[in-house]
Amino acid sequence: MEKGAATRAQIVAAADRLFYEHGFEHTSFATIAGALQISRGNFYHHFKTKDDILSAVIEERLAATRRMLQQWDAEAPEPAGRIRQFIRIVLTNGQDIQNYGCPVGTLTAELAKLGHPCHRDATALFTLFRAWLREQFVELGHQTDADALAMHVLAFSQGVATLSHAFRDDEFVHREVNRLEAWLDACAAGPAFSQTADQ
Amino acid sequence: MEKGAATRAQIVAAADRLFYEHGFEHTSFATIAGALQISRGNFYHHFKTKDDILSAVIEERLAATRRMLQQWDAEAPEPAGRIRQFIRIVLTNGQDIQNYGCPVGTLTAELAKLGHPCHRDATALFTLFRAWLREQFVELGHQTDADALAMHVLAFSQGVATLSHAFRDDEFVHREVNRLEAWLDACAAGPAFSQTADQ
DNA sequence: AGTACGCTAGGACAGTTGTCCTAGGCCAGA
DNA sequence: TCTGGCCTAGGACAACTGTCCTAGCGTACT
Repeated sequence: MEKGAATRAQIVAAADRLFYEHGFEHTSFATIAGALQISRGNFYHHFKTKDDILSAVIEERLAATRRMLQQWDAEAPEPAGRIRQFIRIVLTNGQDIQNYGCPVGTLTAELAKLGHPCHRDATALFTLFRAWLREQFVELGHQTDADALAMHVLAFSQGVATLSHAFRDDEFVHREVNRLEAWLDACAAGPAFSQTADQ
Repeated sequence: MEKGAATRAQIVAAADRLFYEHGFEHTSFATIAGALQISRGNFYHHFKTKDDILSAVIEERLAATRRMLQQWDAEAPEPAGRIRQFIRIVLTNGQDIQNYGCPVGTLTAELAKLGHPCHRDATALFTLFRAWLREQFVELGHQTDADALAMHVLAFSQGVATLSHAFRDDEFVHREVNRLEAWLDACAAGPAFSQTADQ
């Protein structure tokens, strides 16, 4: 049982990475099996279908995201600092994003195109960030437009990730991060000012 | 020859749409053939490989994009008005973007994950918009930071498209369009002001 | 009227996919 | 030492993929 759970976790970890790097559909059982040097038929004991692996991967990503957000809550005492950590993800994970794009955005887009039932679960990853960002903006004093501001930050990260992936331009990413951090400073200065700060 | 060119164009048009709606890899010869009610073996006469179809689709998209940009040049006399038309794409093609995302962004991302040789050609679609936007900003008087501003507008469109696709939120799209149009107005007011306008 | 050729339909082909079965290896408990 | 059950390897299976071949249709030109 101990060993079984370990290989199961290995399968999920390998699938997670391969789905990210090469896409869900393009990643076959054979690819995962080859990466782990495990028999192809062995999968059936741990996962009945490929979709089951995808579900497990998404669940793991949800859990990992929750852990990360909790850590941010613990590390940064103020909401502005927390939002800043999110903004800087495109720098922190810069290499991966340049090579493979945003793991959330690309997976959601792919599953939507496939008409895959797990699409909803993948969108929940977005919702996790959205709700967390909204909370931070509420704490910042933006009760009324907290969700709109959260969506704006989310859109920033998606836009930057997509173009960073397409053009592999480090300077661009830094420029946009600086821009949004300045915008965030204006936001933090007060709700009244923020209405015009971003225009 | 006349008829041959017509069916060839039909194949490209159907493939273009299907690649957009369901992705390149997920779209098979059988799918395209079924959509056109054409024999599967018939493809070989027009395209040697599936990649050839993809190349033709990208070429067609490049040509269509060039036509659209030329039309914008003709329609709007001032650069600010032209940039505005680009910004409003996310409204003009709002329904498609909500359902399938940005045709450029999603194709580029997919081909990158597949390690497909046509990835460079797909990126050229981005470059087309980038260069055109840059020209407009130069005409607006932003010689030094024209490319940075072009990339900013491009990032906006990708971010909005991705989230519009994920959440299907019309209000969000309108909000972000208004926000960037206000930013554009500040940009058009003069290069000196634009440095702080977006902060 | 005859012929050459662009165009099409249908199917063959090998390779790969996800799914599933079965036989055997391993290790804990009796 | 024997036994039961978790775990694994290897392969079978039908369905599907992209690729390719061949026979026949239709239509323009001689």
